[in-house]
Amino acid sequence: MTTPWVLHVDLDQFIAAVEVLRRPELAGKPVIVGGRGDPTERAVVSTASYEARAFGVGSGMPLRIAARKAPDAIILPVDAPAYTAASEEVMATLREQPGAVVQVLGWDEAFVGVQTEDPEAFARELQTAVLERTQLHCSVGIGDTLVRAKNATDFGKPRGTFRLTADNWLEVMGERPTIALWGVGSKISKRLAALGIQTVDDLARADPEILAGEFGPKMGPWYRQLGRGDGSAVVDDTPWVARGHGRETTFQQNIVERADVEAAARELLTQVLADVAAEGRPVVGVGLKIRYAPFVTKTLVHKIPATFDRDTVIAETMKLVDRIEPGRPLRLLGVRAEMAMPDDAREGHTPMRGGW
DNA sequence: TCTGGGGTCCTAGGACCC
DNA sequence: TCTGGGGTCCTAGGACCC
Repeated sequence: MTTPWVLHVDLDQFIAAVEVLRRPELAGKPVIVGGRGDPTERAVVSTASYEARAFGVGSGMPLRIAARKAPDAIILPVDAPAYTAASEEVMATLREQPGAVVQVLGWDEAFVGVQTEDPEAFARELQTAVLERTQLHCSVGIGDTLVRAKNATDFGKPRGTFRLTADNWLEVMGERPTIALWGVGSKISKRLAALGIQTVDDLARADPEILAGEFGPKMGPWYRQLGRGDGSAVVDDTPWVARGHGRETTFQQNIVERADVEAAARELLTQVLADVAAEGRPVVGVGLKIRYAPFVTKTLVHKIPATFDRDTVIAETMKLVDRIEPGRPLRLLGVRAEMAMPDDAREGHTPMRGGW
């Protein structure tokens, strides 16, 4: 007899760790990776090493602020191909483990489904295998659902394991604020607080009708489920298929001139079309993301008849570009193409956002 | 303090049809 | 002349994740 378990594998300070492997002299020093590595530019921190975090630097923080908080930190540019390569090695290692079903969530994390009587032992085997193959350390959350495994990982960091099941979920998580939950961010936690729901325990016991009234028929019940840690325990290894591809840039100086806007749109579109062409699926929609200075975001989208023709996609996108307000300073421009989905593409099995 | 870039999914509201 | 209710499709906006 064996029991199905969900493991959530999360690499410790992944990006910073990959950089330290290439440059061993950085070990033990505050390292910040973000943007082009220039703290005078508009950019944010992708990852900070534990030494940099001690100065209060965290991911998502403007690079400029991070440099002020940790003046002696080494600031490096983001090198996506290097992290992709390291990530692929990690994921390959996970897939090699006997009985493991692997669902990749991002560069540095994955769910692993396995049948075992000793999930901690299996977790340690994973950690050892990943370390031997890649020299990278990871933490492993163990759970009886995806949500519990995911939330367990934090308690295992760094380099450890932690188990969260129906038996200890409320004991461990109950007193924590709702924002600690994966899927509850600052906006939702504030709206929950306005309903008198402060903690995970409050959310687990909340009236489903009230939640549905506030958040809708799908998200309302989903938040309550999150509070209880319930939900799917199925790790799905069917390959992920992108709905679309997009590129965006934040201009270091806001742009205004129509010619500059169009040139920026065309450049982004070239990259998007290259990504789309690599997929071999027709484009069925185009979109624009516009951020007017200082920080007003708009989106424009437009469905189109399925096409492989670049000129059509360009023309349709330019129709949207024509709707950008002339003379209004532009801080960010994004271009996106939606593709037709194959019939056998993976269906999201929870309302969770972000790729699974 | 001042907010990147890659994504996904949900909701509301309007248009349109029967 | 004034008008229901259900369904679907589309766009815009919002929220979240890594």
